[in-house]
Amino acid sequence: MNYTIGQVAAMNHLSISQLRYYDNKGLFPFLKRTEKGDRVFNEDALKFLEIILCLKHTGMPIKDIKQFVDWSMSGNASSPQRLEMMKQHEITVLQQIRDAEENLKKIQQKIIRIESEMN
Amino acid sequence: MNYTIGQVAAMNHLSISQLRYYDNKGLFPFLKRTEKGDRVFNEDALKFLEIILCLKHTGMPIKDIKQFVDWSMSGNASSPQRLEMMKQHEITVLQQIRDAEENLKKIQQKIIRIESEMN
DNA sequence: ATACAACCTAAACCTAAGTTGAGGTCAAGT
DNA sequence: ACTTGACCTCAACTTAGGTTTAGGTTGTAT
Repeated sequence: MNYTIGQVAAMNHLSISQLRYYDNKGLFPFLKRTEKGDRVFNEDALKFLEIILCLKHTGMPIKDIKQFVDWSMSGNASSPQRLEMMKQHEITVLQQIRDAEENLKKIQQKIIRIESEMN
Repeated sequence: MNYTIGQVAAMNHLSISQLRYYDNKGLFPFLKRTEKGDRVFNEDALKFLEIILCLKHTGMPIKDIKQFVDWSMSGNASSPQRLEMMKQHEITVLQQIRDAEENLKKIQQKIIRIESEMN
């Protein structure tokens, strides 16, 4: 199955210009085009997009995502680098979660304090 | 106990210019100054800073934090608004945590896939 | 006295991550 | 034939969140 940029944008809650921006930044080197010039996303592209968005949503900068994508395109020779990068990012995300949980507690305490102000 | 901007920056892992920037944006209306003009953070200011940074670290934009701070300065009349805002933000942070956990799973699966590429 | 460190302001600058606008191509429906 | 909608490029613009720079004050140590 193939998809247009508009369909992919809708499916992933992104804007079309965002997808084009990512493409221009080199995040979609695997993308095909029609004769007309329109971008074509196939199943593989969608699969790849999923991990790209996962990295993006966990705060990885586009420059770093591009490095990951470039390594991915270069095949298994880059597996050690990609592995290292993902392991490091796993640690980052684990820390993000712990921090968010800490902050959540503070917010919940603040809620209690405000409620006690209110009586 | 009183603290200088430099001490507060070090204690909270912020830059001095970041603290001045926040002050300029209206996030520290409670700050005192010395005769010389230097900012003075007392215990109350540090306490307030903690909740401000908590909101910031959970992704709240400065403009919204300022709204919260302004309400806080206006006393208990604003308790309902602050309560509403914190409750809404609690939901946001809960969702952030759930999303991060989802993404963490994907990253961990990716790690397994890369490892299997490597043998 | 002089040097140094830590503070100050105001304005200019910077970066990331997009958005917007102008001008253009094509395929499908009326 | 012609309009409409969905796509395209390239360049300019925007926004948030800062940093940097230039010029200045003050208190303390040498």
